[in-house]
Amino acid sequence: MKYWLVKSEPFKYSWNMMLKDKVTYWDGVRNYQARNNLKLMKKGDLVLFYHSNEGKEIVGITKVVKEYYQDPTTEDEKWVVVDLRVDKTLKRPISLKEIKGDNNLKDIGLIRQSRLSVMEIKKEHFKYIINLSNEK
DNA sequence: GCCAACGTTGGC
DNA sequence: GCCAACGTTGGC
Repeated sequence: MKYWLVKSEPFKYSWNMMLKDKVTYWDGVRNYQARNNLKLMKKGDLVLFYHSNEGKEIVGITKVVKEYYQDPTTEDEKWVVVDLRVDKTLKRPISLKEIKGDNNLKDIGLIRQSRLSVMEIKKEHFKYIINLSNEK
């Protein structure tokens, strides 16, 4: 089982919309590396939901409920989506600022490859972030 | 609004 | 196959 992080600009698709939809297909990925990550996602994998631009914080956890298939928003067969279901809202959002300031998280993809919109998160980083949001 | 860090495109 | 020019993302 793997752990991931996806980014969304809140004005395009926010966590609140995600909460309302419960399940959504993750469309709009137009970058090969991000696409390849989508293809690697397995049912049951956990995915952190990050607000880019506005907020700049991890707000919730989703779960992969359907593995990759053709992106319904384009004819182009290159692009795929996965279905994500809301799992939990974090008790407390974890901001980019906090992540950057935390020595335990300095190798996280979010900082190392800031432009990538779908990335893998190491298990220990994932757990660490969940703990952070629970403890305060 | 600026800019760094990439990714993509197209000429050669 | 290289690289310059251009486009995009996302933090500040």
